[in-house]
Amino acid sequence: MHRSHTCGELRLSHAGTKVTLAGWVARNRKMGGLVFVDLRDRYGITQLSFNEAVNADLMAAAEKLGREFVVKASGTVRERESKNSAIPTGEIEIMVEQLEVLNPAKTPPFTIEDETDGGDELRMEYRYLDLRRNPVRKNLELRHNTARAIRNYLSDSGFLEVETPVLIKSTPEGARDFVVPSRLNPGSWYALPQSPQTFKQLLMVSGFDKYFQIVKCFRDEDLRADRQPEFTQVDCEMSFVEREDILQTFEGLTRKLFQEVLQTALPELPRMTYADAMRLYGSDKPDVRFGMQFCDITTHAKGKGFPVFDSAEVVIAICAPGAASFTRKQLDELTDFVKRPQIGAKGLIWCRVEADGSLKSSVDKFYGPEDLAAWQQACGANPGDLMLVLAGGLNETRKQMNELRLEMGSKLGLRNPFDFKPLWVVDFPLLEFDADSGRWHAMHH
RNA sequence: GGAUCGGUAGUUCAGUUGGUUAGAAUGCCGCCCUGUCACGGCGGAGGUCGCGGGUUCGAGUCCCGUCCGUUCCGCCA
Repeated sequence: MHRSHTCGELRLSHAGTKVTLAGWVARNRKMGGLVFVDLRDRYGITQLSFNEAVNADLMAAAEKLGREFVVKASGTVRERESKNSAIPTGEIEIMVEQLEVLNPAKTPPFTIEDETDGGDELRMEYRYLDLRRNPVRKNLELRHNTARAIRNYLSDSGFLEVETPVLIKSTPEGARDFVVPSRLNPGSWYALPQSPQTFKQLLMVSGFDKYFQIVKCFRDEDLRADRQPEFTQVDCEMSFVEREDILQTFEGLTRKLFQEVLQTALPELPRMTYADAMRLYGSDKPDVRFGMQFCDITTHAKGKGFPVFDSAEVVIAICAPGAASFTRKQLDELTDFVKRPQIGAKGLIWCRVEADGSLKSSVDKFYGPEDLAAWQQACGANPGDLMLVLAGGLNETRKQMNELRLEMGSKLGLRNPFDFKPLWVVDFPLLEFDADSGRWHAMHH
């Protein structure tokens, strides 16, 4: 072995021990007759120490170590004169007696730090450098821990893990297939699976009543920020079960995963019908970490002579707590937000509940105090709150208000990524109407 | 396929109405520094402003084209 310990494990209790470490030079600090080198590996950082008064040649060699040099250092663990409480190895350092450069390195094009200065493209070009960064390493560890927890849970629950073929015959699933030319049959192609759907059905028919697989899927469609042509999914199937069995099995998996991987105890998952999700949040995957549920104020808004509302199928409001302080500029920005082509609203109506309880709206011309009070009551708005109103066709308005609600949630800091509130959305319809083709299609879920 | 924003030092970015020698931070190099840990101090090097064409006395800046990338739509679920 080239090393006796990793760069993450030495502590004060090792003081006096002769050790050999190997790793990458993260940083090199010279201070007069002293040189400190931070040596990094997957497990952590350990400080190497050199002293001109002890060994001038060795210090001169250490001084020349550049970032990302791969080195092997032997020496004695000792207590630091000034300690660093920020890292686990901060109480000790290695007084180096032997130093070997295993491989020098060119200066990296970006910094190997948690907050790197490199852009995406550059980091991908030098992937082997990017992979040395803590956040990237932690992502891989997260995947590993997740996959292991899934395997353990499903295996313990009687599921059989089965690998299925990757070079397969094309099956119609909607997306474009990735294809691989066949050498033995010129002019013919294999397809890569969009999902192991047909194989899992084969397994069910064959009596493998509980199957799972952590499997790559391939879909030859254009990318999005959160969508790649190649991705991994947990594929799973059960025979002779009904809905409650499936909910129990995967609720158990979800809670186990959060507990084991993130040390987060989830309560029993709440359930919401698809109809409620669409009515209250305008989305089949509602973010329930914050309120601002939709309020249907159609009956209060129509028939007062405001053409936009009078001609609308539905008038929906949300109440943003504490947002009455939004400036005119901020309200204009929200209007621009909902009018973007991706969202497609025609405009945005707002109504403030002032601190003294009076109401001020962008449609005061059409709605008197008692009309707006009806809105306020329907929304449960309190002084200091801001009501935002969209109107139009039912489906479009829900979709637009969903976007606005999420935007407001973000603006008000109500969407902490480490706040987890999963839920079941149940009772999905089997079919949905597609306006473009004028036909009913299977739901895409 | 469409729309959008971007491309300036190794890197991340700024660059005003078109006007002298294109700046900052960080990184890099040199010198100083015996307890640093984002060490510090002083100095230095580093640019075909993506590419091609045009307008102009003059283009990083305006126009056209093109390449590369971002985000969104289409697409996918």
